[in-house]
Amino acid sequence: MMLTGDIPPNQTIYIKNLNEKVKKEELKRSLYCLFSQYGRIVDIVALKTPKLRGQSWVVFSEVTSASNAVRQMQNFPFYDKPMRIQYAKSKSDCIAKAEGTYDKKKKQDEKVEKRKRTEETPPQTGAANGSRADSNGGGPAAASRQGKPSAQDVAEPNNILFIQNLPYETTSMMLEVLFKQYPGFREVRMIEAKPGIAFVEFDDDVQSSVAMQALQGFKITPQNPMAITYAKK
DNA sequence: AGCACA
Repeated sequence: MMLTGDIPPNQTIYIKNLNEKVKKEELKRSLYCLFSQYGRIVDIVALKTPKLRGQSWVVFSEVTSASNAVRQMQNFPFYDKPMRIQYAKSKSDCIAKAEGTYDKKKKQDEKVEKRKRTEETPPQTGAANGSRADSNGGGPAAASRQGKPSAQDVAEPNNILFIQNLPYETTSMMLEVLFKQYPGFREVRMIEAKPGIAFVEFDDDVQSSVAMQALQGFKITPQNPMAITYAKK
């Protein structure tokens, strides 16, 4: 527990331990791909200043989306580093602006205050460091019914995707054509006895996530928008 | 490790 510290829920998540070598624009794009499965993303903030590199803020339109993202993407390996995710400590400016509660003057005052504090504070020593409990067993819960999963029960990330709502005449070759345009593609598996579904495997979770995002809702026929989720483990 | 909005 307590993965999020004592920070109260916020529709913005704060991500740290990001790979600092990734360029800002690419980082934002990848974060967008990865997190849009949890809900509508309003904004993504990433700065490469010395103080702020390796961190990002992803702003959702709903707090529940942020909550699911915090739990389910915790420690997700992203550019070879496990993401550490918390709720943001404060409301994002874009939200405050939308709510009409954004106060530019107050904002500047806060900035001045911060500056003072960091200049006064002598370097700290010998803090107790918490033990890292890597949570893997957090119940991913609930699965796939028909169609798209609600933001509440997105399965745990997996390098294997589960595709539903395919037209019966779909062949694995057709799916291969679609999915092999995304890096890390391995194979398509279909089950003769079960038309309408398929499994598509990628090298890793990141690559499968990108393909899912890209092909979500893709229509092989007008009646058959693909419903893609992570396969259950 | 690091909580911003250029």
